[in-house]
This record gives sequence, structure tokens and C-alpha cells, in this order.
Amino acid sequence: MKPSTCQKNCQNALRVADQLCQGRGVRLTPQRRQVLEILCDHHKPMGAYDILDLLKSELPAAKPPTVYRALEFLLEQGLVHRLESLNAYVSCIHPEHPHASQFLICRDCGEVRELESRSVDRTLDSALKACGFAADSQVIEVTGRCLRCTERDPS
Amino acid sequence: MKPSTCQKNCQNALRVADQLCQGRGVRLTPQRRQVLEILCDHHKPMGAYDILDLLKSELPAAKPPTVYRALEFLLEQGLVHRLESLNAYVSCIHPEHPHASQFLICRDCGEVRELESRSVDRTLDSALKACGFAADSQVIEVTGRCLRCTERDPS
DNA sequence: AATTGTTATGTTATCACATAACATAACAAA
DNA sequence: TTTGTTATGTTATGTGATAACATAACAATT
Repeated sequence: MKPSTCQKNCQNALRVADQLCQGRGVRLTPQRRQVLEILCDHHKPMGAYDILDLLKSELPAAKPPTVYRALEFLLEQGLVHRLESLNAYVSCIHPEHPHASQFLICRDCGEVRELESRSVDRTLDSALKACGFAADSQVIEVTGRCLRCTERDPS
Repeated sequence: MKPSTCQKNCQNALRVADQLCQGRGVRLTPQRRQVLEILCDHHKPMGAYDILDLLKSELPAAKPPTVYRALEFLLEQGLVHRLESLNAYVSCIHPEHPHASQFLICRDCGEVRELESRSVDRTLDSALKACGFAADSQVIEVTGRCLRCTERDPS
């Protein structure tokens, strides 16, 4: 994807976020929007303190709680995801519909892809049902090499 | 499970660990064994510093690296698992054969169960294959309420 | 038994991630 | 304009993990 296209996607993602929040009657304040923008611009997993460093260039008074509060809001609204195995955060590709999170994390290029496999979802659900476990959240994170990196350097 | 039975299982788990390590030509040193014993005794997710506190009663000089080194070894040998969504560690039920980790974590009683669903495994594998992703590790962690807790208090 | 390479442990300091607690400010509804 | 609520500012600290370097234990030789 060309930089210009990516820029465009980011702008678009922010517009979608604006609309979603407006529709839900919640406030995407400037700080929250800035944090989301940072995550959208990179679209790589970023640690809270990485975000903080970038945020400081726009908001020098920013401190850890500033970032964590924004992240808390964005997570609640499904606009970003948390990657448990990296202690990191990434913006959501399509926040307009909720989905169980399934992530493929490339250890070479750092790209994070959302798998969204309905069949994985269904299979896991039925396994949970079979043993009487009432799930309220699930984490699926696979680390490895993405197709592009494998093709670039098949080793 | 009665305490006596649990005790027995713990002793058994340690013996199995001894044998596995001997067979592999690696050393289950006293420190490593003590950490494993602590995890087996509880068989709940425990943080590294929880383990450290208990370890100190036997080994007062223990410090964070003491625990983390033991955990590193035990993880390598498949004797314990790390729960990414809790930053915690738990002893493995059957270390004798390797398996992709799939955990059910009860938020009420804290029990951790290994799901080991072959169908989930297969479904995920084929989804990964379909998009050309070469996995080298995977995390599946489901948080919710176990059957026992649901039956005890259906709310 | 002495040498030597390797693996394990001891020790200090510090990094990285996250939140508690309390004060102030902005907002929105009456 | 008051009042309740939500958001932000600020300080400090809690929690999880590792870097870096020194020493000790072990195991395989000669």
C-alpha cells in the first residue's frame, strides 16, 4: 500500500470513529482522537509509552495516565485492540461491527492482521459450550511470519 | 479433588518432571524444582513476584532474576505455561507431550483449565494456511466462568 | 587431581508497563 | 447559575521483567 493510500485510510478511519462516537453519544475528545490518530498512522503494535512519546510532541504535558485513559476509552469503543502477548495496542481495521479478536502478528515486519475467521470462532464456541464454560472475553494471538515476509526471504 | 489427592498429584508431577529432564539431559536444579513445586502446589495462575515471596521462605536470598530464570527454564521444557492475559504462570498438567496451549480461565475461582481441543487446533491451522501465515507460537486464552462456578451461583 | 569450557546462580540497578489517588476543569442538563 | 457528571492534570507508586556483570558449580577432559 502506497503512503498516500495509507494516509487516506487513516483519515477515513478517523472520520468513521467520529461518526461512531457521535452516534453512540460518547465524546471523542481531542486527546482521544490524537491517540487514535497515532495508532492509525502507524498501524503497528505500539506500547503505551511509545504513544506517549509521540503524543508529547503535540501535548507536552501528557503523562502516562493521559495515554492510558485515552486507550481505555478507545478499547471500550472497539476503536483499538490490545495485544496481550506484546503489551501493545493497535488500531482496529473495522470498528463499525464488533468482532472477536483474532490476530496474526508478524515477527519480522511487525504487521498485525485481524484474522476474523468465522470457522475458528464457531469451533471455539462449540468447544466452550461442550465443557460448560461461559466465556466473556477471548484472546487469540498467533505470532509468526506473514506471507509477504516469507516470500521476500524464504528461510 | 481432596487435598490429599492434590498433594499426591503434585508429588507425581514433580517426579514426572524429574524424569523428563533426566531423559532430555537438562538439569532440574533445586531452585528450578522449588519454583515448579510452588506452581504445582497451587495450580492457579501466579505472578512472578507471588512465586518470589513463597520462594523466599525456602531461599531467603532469592531475587527477581532467580524466579525469572527458573521460569524461563520451565517454560522451555514445557513444564509450565505463561498466561499472557494475566502476566502469570501456571504448571502444566501433562508436560510429557507437547501441545498448543488453549486456556480457559475462570474469573471467579481462578481455576485454569487446558482445553486441548484438536478441532480448534485444526480449524486455526487451516485458517492460517489459507492466508499463508507461518505460525511459530499461538496464544488462546478464554476468560469467563467455569461450569462449577456457574452452577454454584447462576447469575 | 588440575584444567578448562559451560551452565547456573548471586547481585545491583534499571527498564517497561500500569494504576491509585486526589485536585481541577470542562461540559451538559435543569 | 447551580449542580451533577465526565474529562483532564498531577504526583506518586505499584507491578512485571531484564540488562549487565561477578561468582560459583558442574562435567568432561587430560
